[in-house]
Amino acid sequence: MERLPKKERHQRLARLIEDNPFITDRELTRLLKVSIQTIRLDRLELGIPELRERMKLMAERSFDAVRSLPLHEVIGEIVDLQLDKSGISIFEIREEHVFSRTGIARGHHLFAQANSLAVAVINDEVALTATADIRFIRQVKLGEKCIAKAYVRSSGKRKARVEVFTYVGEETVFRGDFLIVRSAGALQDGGGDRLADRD
Amino acid sequence: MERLPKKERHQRLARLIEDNPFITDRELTRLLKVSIQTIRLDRLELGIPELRERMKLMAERSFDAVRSLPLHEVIGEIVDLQLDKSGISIFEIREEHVFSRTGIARGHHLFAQANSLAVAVINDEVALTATADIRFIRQVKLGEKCIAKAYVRSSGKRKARVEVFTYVGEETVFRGDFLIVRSAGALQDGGGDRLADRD
DNA sequence: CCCCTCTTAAAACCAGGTACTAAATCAGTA
DNA sequence: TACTGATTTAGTACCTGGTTTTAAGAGGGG
Repeated sequence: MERLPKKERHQRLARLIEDNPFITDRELTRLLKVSIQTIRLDRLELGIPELRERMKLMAERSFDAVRSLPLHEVIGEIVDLQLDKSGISIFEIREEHVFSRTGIARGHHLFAQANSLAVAVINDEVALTATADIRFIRQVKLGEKCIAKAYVRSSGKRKARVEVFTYVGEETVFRGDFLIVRSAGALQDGGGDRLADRD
Repeated sequence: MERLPKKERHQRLARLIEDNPFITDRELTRLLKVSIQTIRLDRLELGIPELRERMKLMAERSFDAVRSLPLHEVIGEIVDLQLDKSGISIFEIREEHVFSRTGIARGHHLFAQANSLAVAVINDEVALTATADIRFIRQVKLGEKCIAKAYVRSSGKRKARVEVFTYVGEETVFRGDFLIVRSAGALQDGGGDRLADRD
């Protein structure tokens, strides 16, 4: 019954909406014991969009995530590819790739980009990663664009050694040394990315 | 201009909505050259809900997905953890982790499980991966349950070396050697997983 | 010709809002 | 005490993107 101070109400409101984005203003009036106009003023002040807008944003995010996941097969966009020689791919660090608290990209995304590229650059129907030696040189933050460059250092019948360097601007942020195995028969792998599997 | 037969229109309608769920009935009238009433009858017949309902469903799905993904931060379920000593996590290979054509798990998921565990086992507020040396020993297929075991081999003030072995049943499928850096200040990392970031 | 399906139209209504105007309430202070 | 300004509540008009219902043409087929 006792009215909360405005600030506290704002906090509660934000919290309530955050952990149930599907709540209507009308339901919020019941929980916060203020009029619907107050709720709406509060949302306005806090920059919280209306229910439908919230749902739309969520839907769009998940839709984009699904759509942008033919990347699911090859992580990062390959912009240049000279089979058995070299390749370049670009990968932008987005919300879903970072720790929410720190904004630092999770390591396996950088690994995934490099790994995908290393496999893609090998000119064979089935190519899988056998071993990898990797180094995270500096942390990568939300919004940064990672450019990975792969160079095939040696290329035998069965195996190829691929070096990958990932840059953000001028800085090297990641370095990886991959041993890629060609040919479908003699898999010794836990699942490298396959060029042939891209969409 | 020429009107399509009803069946064909239905197919087109379903297709259009499928690959742009955010389309309104009004926009559909333009694309299909029929009245808005016809569009609505069609949706009714096909059991396609209205725009808002579609968005809501998508939003709910993604919300559920996010909620059920504290896994998002640590890949695999940690079933045992002795800080600075050892840890065990379980990760089941599902549809979304494999190449659709071959059913072989993509390497970065195995890497992610091992990396997450390696970081989690380090008893520090902020721990990030500096380097990793990994080996995919055999491919892992859809449905297989990967059990990763991490052992802290040496643990200094700044750095810790963690070895991770991943098994499917009795077989070793993956092996990784991680150098994990403690403490927030001296990051030299591209983003390892952080224990503190788990939900 | 009537009947039937398909299509279009029009009107009433709804949820969940926005935008705007205005009044009531409360706190502090000159 | 009265004035001032922020806060809260109320009310109205309007919007989108629909649903429901009721009705009426259009175009065949028997």
